[in-house]
Amino acid sequence: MKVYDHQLEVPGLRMTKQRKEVYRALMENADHPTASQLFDNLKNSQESMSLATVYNCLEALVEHGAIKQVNVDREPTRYCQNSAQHGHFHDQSTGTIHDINFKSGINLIDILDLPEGTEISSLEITLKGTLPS
Amino acid sequence: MKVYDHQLEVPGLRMTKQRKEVYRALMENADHPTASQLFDNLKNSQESMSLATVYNCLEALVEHGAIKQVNVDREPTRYCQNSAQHGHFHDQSTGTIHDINFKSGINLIDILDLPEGTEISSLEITLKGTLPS
DNA sequence: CAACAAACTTAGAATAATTCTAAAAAAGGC
DNA sequence: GCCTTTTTTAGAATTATTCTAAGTTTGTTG
Ligand SMILES: [Mn+2]
Ligand SMILES: [Mn+2]
Ligand SMILES: [Zn+2]
Ligand SMILES: [Zn+2]
Repeated sequence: MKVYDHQLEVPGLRMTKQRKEVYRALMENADHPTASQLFDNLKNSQESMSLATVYNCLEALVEHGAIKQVNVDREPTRYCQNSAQHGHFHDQSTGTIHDINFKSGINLIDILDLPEGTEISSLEITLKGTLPS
Repeated sequence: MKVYDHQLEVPGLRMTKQRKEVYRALMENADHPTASQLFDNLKNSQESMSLATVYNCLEALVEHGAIKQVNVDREPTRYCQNSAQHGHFHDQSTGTIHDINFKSGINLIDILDLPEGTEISSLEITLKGTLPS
């Protein structure tokens, strides 16, 4: 899958060469890579950059809502190209992470017992187990 | 709140002095402490022990389902005395973590779009935001 | 009980993901 | 082109956690 430049814009974020490359590398890698996996991917590419920059770019993209961070236990943080609301499934037999969507017409907040007036800024849902083979 | 020894048993786990003390310290501390906070609490107590042992004991208790681990982003892992299924709310204005229960009669799995035959071994749900003052 | 093996604890060293530092480079407005 | 701000960078620093290897405790067996 090719990703074209004009799709690599993020409202309110200056898209430097490096940020574009990191964003593109993530968009072309659906399997929730770590920062250093992305760094390795980029090493062999035109636009190589330092690991610190990969971290900086990912942080900027996360802050602007373009991508998501995924943490499973204390494993290295992984990054997700899917900016829509969704959950994650960590397949313990392969180590892979898969996106999970919520069934339509359901608002997750409605099933939680929260005090009146709670302000929610983010919601994360992560499962572990094995997928059917 | 005092916690008596006979409540500090965990099926299938040999309860050494150290494991009992770590378990008790967590039971007496409702605010999801870190390993090193528990270590500090225990330093001033009868049964002091090494930080490695606190980690070892917590790991054993987690593996046996007596307590839960809570990870929020990359912050130090926190431990939860509540072994029942529940979620967590991270209050960003205070840094505290609160337990969240699901409304009764609702099965969280039912609202997720999972492939037929998926085996789930754990489910985590974590919110961030602010609670009403 | 004494001997033994297995499980546990320990202090300190090692690890590794991430962040920090401070200097160079790039961007963009005027 | 000049100036200010932002970004990138290499490498050092940080720090939560794990590892190591030696000592201790526990439970078992003869
Ligand atoms: Mn990869
Ligand atoms: Mn505490
Ligand atoms: Zn995802
Ligand atoms: Zn909890």
